[in-house]
Amino acid sequence: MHSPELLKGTLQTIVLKVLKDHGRMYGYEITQRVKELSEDRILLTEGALYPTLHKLEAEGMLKTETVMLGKRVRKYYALTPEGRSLVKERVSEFVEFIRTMGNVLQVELH
Amino acid sequence: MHSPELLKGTLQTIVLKVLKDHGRMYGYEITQRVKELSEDRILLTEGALYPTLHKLEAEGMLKTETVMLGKRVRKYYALTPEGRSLVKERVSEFVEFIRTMGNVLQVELH
DNA sequence: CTTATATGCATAATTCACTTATGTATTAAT
DNA sequence: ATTAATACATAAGTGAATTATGCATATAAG
Repeated sequence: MHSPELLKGTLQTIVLKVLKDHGRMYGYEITQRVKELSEDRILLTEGALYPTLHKLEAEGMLKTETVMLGKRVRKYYALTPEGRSLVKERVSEFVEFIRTMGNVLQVELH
Repeated sequence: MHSPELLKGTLQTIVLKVLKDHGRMYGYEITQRVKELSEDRILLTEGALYPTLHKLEAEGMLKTETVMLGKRVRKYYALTPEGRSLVKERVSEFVEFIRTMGNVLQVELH
């Protein structure tokens, strides 16, 4: 990603929305999905992703299910009803932010 | 502003673009212009604005002119040629970021 | 066959752009 | 007279991120 500064504050929004669109997912899968959707421009780091997932779980926005794959562990995350509300909030907040920035920067976005 | 986290990394872009569109401006004037353009949603704090202006000046992106208004000081900032290049870069970087986020979040931005 | 890469989770240490707090000073309004 | 607005500046503190580290299995390459 060119300018990682811009990404700040968007991590929760990204994780929540991807989970909403894709259903249950595990951490590594989320990083790969975001990489794919962003055409390699957004590479989530583990140091940011896992603490965010844990925090959202602690707040009751996500529920987890741990699955053993042979000897490997995989932890699936899915939205709770409260999480589903939060996604809507976060996404519209982001859209609102973009609209405001469009006005300030006087640029057409699409 | 609702979520100040999203604003991170946009300060330089905002300052540079507003200066490009308006010509020479002083610090306080920039805060007021941004407040106006954003309909009170983006309120630049002095603790962030002045260090940013100083940094951009030190990097040769801005040139200054200090004017005395009776006993008051006013410091005008204007883009240098290098600053003019930087604005284009920063703005297209932001537009690119928005496009990417639109793909990841699967939202239409106007 | 052993080495690198990919998969998979987790957390501690560090960074750095920002907010908050503080300071100085003039002018206009109530 | 006191408050709010104008106008600049910088130091201290915060917090979400990056970087670094650790553990462990699976697979491809050489």
